[in-house]
Amino acid sequence: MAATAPDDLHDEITRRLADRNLRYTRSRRALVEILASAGRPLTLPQVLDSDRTLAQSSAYRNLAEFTDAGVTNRIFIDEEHSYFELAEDLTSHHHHVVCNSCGRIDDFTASSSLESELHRALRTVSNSTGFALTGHRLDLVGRCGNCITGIGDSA
Amino acid sequence: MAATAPDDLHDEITRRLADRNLRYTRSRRALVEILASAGRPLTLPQVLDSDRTLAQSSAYRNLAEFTDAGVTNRIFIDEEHSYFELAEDLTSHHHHVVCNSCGRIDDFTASSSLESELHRALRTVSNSTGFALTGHRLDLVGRCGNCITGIGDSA
DNA sequence: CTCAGTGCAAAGGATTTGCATGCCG
DNA sequence: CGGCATGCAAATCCTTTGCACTGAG
Repeated sequence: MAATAPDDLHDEITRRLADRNLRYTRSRRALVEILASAGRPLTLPQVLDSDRTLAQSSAYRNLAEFTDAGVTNRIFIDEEHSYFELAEDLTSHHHHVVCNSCGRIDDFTASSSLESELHRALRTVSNSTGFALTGHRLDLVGRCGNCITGIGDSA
Repeated sequence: MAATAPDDLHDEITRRLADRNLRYTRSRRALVEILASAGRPLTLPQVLDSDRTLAQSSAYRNLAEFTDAGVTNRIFIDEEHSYFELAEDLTSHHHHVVCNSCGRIDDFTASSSLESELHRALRTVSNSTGFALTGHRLDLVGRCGNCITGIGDSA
């Protein structure tokens, strides 16, 4: 699911951080490992739960630096938390499936026909409004299997 | 741009509020008028700027009640604020154009071919994951005409 | 040594809530 | 009168920031 092989991933991140005089330290690498192995966007609490040695403020600070350096994206879906994921050019272009009930977000990849139709349509809107398009976001919203069968909600 | 005629709009809202023992008061009507005439999602400060007689806490409270009653939607796009708009079934299905520079959000309607392709693709994802789809969200992200020509940012 | 990184505690800021008062039916 | 609505002020909660300390080169 990654466009970048594991080793290249760390090399590339090292490079992007170095460009900004940032070091790829143990805790920063831990953040990357957590996000990479999750394969879906995580909230800060979820990140911290994955590695109890991480300090909250440093995690927030590092994720902010990552986002500036193009290593991660920050996503706003609900009021509770923001979500963090590896930057798309380190993984691959994808969209999100959002469960309204438990808040879980998963990745999904759209068919290439949908993507090309999307691009075509978006370019049209862009042209007619003088808008310089840099990207798009597509979310599927509903209720996940767990929440349906559980007749309730749980993470 | 509205699927509901102005008068019907207020009637329908009155009904939805009445179902929850809520009154359609002057300030609530003012909120609706502001959102309806904006034709795009607004932040709370933008709403308050449109009518200085509105109290912040009441506006937040009423928009929360509106959202529960299916009269408005609340949208999360950036860290600064949430955005509010009339519920889609009171206007019409649409998507958003988001300017990264000034934060402005505008509505746009996708072509019916794109929408049907979207639906088809989303249904496929839904089927393969046991996810009960209730809606989708599509945002165009970039830089708006104003911010481009202004070589800077402004609201 | 120098400068970036870390973590604790405090601050910040959008949003929510408590509470006393106002108003409609 | 009874119950919803309102607005001020205080409280919340996620996130950011200040600061002193640690660590890598």
